[in-house]
Order: sequence, then structure tokens, then C-alpha cells
Amino acid sequence: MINMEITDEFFSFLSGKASTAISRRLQRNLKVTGMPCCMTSEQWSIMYHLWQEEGLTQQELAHFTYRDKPSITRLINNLEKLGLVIRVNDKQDRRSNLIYLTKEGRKMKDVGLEQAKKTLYEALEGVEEENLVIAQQILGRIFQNLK
Amino acid sequence: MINMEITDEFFSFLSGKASTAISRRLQRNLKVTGMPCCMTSEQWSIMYHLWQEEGLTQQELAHFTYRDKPSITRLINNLEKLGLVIRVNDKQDRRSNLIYLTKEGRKMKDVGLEQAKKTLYEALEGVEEENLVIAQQILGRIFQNLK
DNA sequence: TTTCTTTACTTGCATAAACAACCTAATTAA
DNA sequence: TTAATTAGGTTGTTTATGCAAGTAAAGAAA
Repeated sequence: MINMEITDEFFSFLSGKASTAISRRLQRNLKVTGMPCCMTSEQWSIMYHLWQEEGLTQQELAHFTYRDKPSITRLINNLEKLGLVIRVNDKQDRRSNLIYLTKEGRKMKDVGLEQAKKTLYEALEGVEEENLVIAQQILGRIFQNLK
Repeated sequence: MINMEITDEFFSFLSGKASTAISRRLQRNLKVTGMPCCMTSEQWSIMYHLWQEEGLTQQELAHFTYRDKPSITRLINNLEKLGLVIRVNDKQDRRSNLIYLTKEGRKMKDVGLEQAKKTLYEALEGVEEENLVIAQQILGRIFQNLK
């Protein structure tokens, strides 16, 4: 255990300034592409996982994105309203919804990933790769410690 | 600029999993102390700065916490409702509100900081201090790049 | 089969966030 | 001194979050 006082740096951690800044920038970058429907960064995070693999349950999406089930319910509601995803009731287990992309949702994969990559570059300008690896490990460790 | 693909690690960054986990844990830790009024982690972040220095303007609090002005307005509204802070109209510049702690708000400083420290220890268990410094620098750099 | 428990999801309620539009006080310029 | 601009806060609207409570299907036990 590290013997340290509460610092402003910890405070930045806590308030998630960095991730807030990344989310805002991503949302801005997505917006300027003039996509037909504007996603929030939270919606993007759902879409990201569906771009990797369709037919995930809401439970699985909750796990991947570390959100609770009600949040997923409402995010999916909004993504359905935007016409980007659809719920398909699982024949095997009728409690579950399998979430699939619509044609529209699939079309957004390229621009979605491109803008995320752009955001990533903007965020990490001047950061050395070896240090980035360390930072990622620490964030992962913190997450493991607290989840 | 680093030549890297979008990774799940970046994804964790983006979705702020680590800072979300910290916020939830802090809120939980604050709750179990059985304090008379339960603060959210967002409210805590305002209180933190007021514990350092009272009489800050909403503008200054917005800057410190990296939130927009409407967010501060409503956070202060809720903290006023809880009886933890008061708005005092600035005689010098009547546009500004100076935010002061109430007696109740000051009383919560010790337990507030203690629980934050506890949260910090829980989060950083097993993290080496030199690596933590690197992580903080990187988060700071990201913030500077994007703010 | 009936009952109990667990699992997947939804709904209700309070708080919080982003963005835009607005008001008023202060400052600057004409 | 009056008009235009800027700065500090507030309000409205939509979206997102956390927690608690609810529904309904699935699985286990009696």
C-alpha cells in the first residue's frame, strides 16, 4: 500500500477529468463528420462492442461497458429510436434480448472507428508508448481492485 | 504520435471504467459512514475544493472540476438543499456568487477526506508508486492535449 | 406439478451531464 | 453617456447514471 496523501492528481483521477475530456472530444469528432445520427460517447461504446460481435445480450453489454442493467436498457432504447440496433428476443431463452445492428448501424462502423482512432491520436500526442503501457496496466489494476 | 490500433485498453480509458469504479467506491464508502446527508461523488468534488478554500466562485469551481457552468449551478443547488453550502452574492462583482461552507459542511471535512483516502488506498493496492507517478503524468498530458 | 429461487430485463425516482438560449451586471468603445 | 461586448449564472431540453422495486421466464427443489 502506498503511503500518500490525497493530491490534486488523485483528484483528477477521481473526477475522471481525462476520460471526460476524451469522451467530449470523441463526441465532437463524431459530430463534425456530419453523420446522419449523432451518437453520444456512451452510445458509441455500445456500438463499439456490437461492431466487434453482434447478438450480444444486454447483460453482456452491461458487463463489457461496466454499466448497470437499467443504463443498458435505456441506451438500447435510444439506439433503437435512432434506428441503429434492434432487439431480437432469444428463442432459446426468452428472458434475453439479443442486440443486433441494423444496416444503418453497420454502415457507421468505419466512420465510428476512424473518429475514435483520431481521438486517440489527439489524446496521446507526445505520450511515450512504454509509459502508456504502464498507465493502462495501472488503470486495469485499479479497476480490478474496485470492481 | 504513437502508431497503435484501437484496443480494449484504450476503450477502458474512453469509457472511464477506472474513474467510474473509483467514484462508485467513494460514494459507497461515504454512505457506510452513516453521515447525516449522503453526498454523491460529484458533490464531494465540489466540497473537496471548498474544504481547501472557501469563497470560490461558481466559475472557479467549474474550472477546477472541469464541468460546465450549468452543472455547477445545479450541484450548488443540491448542496444548498442539503444545507452544506451557501451562496453569498459578491459585493465587489454582483454577477458572482461566492460559495461558502455551512457549519454542517465544515463538519464533514474530516470524514470526507478520510473516506477519500480509504478509497484511494483500496484503489491503489499493489500499485507501485513510481508507476503511479507515470500514470498521473499521462492522464495530465491527455487532459492538456484535449482540454 | 407446485413452489422457490435465480436470472434478464424494465420502470420509477433522484441526480448529473452537455448544449443552447437567456438574463443581468460589468466592461469597453464610440 | 450611450451602445456594444463580455462575463457570471440560470433555465430548458435531452441523455445518462445509480439504486430500488418490479415483471416474467428459467431452473431447482419438494
